[in-house]
Amino acid sequence: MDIQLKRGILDVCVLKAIKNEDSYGYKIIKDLSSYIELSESTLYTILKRLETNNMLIVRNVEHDGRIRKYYHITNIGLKRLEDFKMEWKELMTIYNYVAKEDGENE
Amino acid sequence: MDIQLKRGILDVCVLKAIKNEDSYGYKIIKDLSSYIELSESTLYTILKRLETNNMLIVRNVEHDGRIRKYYHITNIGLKRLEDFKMEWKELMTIYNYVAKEDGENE
DNA sequence: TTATATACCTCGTAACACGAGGTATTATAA
DNA sequence: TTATAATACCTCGTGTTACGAGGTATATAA
Repeated sequence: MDIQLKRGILDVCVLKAIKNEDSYGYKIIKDLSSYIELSESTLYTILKRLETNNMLIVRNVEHDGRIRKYYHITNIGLKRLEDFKMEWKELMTIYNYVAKEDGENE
Repeated sequence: MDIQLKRGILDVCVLKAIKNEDSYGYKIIKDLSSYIELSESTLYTILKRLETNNMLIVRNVEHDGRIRKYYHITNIGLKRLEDFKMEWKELMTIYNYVAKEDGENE
């Protein structure tokens, strides 16, 4: 899929991936892989950004000698998901214009 | 609207704006303004890019002492519009995942 | 004469996705 | 045993992009 088209939705995909249950980087990629492809470098960039924007908080957990960083969504993150649905409606309006056939009403 | 969300759709909006009838920069902005807001600097960047990608061709027309650059969509541009509809279906799948409530089937 | 509308343009910047590369441990296959 | 894959984290540099700020020029309206 076109990179540009993904840009607006990647952040909220990650938020959705941790919404129901705290999760960690490696698992997020796997869970999302059936919906959207994102590389590790992209994900960690996004996680850092979401943390900076207070949309999630991090917790270190040791597991089999390796450290896992579990991400937990905040109320701000939850609000972001709700706001996104509103923005999507706007985007649908634009899409309908683009996809509209010539014969249809303007 | 969030800039990132617009990124994937701006190009095709411009293509749609010239699809039915050749148009020029200033008019394109006005025609699109009810659907999506874009500045002149953004539009001219997009028009240049679409020209480079052979999605439109340009024709200079003098009008009231000023030069208007009329843009005409090519077959490649038309194909881009069709392909976009397919890409949108993918994006809808991703959106449905994001917007899905916790109780629904996964 | 001052402002607004029309009509084009360039440049610099910040945000972003991503590939390439790095570190380290455990499990599995050759 | 040794190599490879899987797990799990990270940084850095780059190319693409949208956009604000600014520039040029003419016609018309206040």
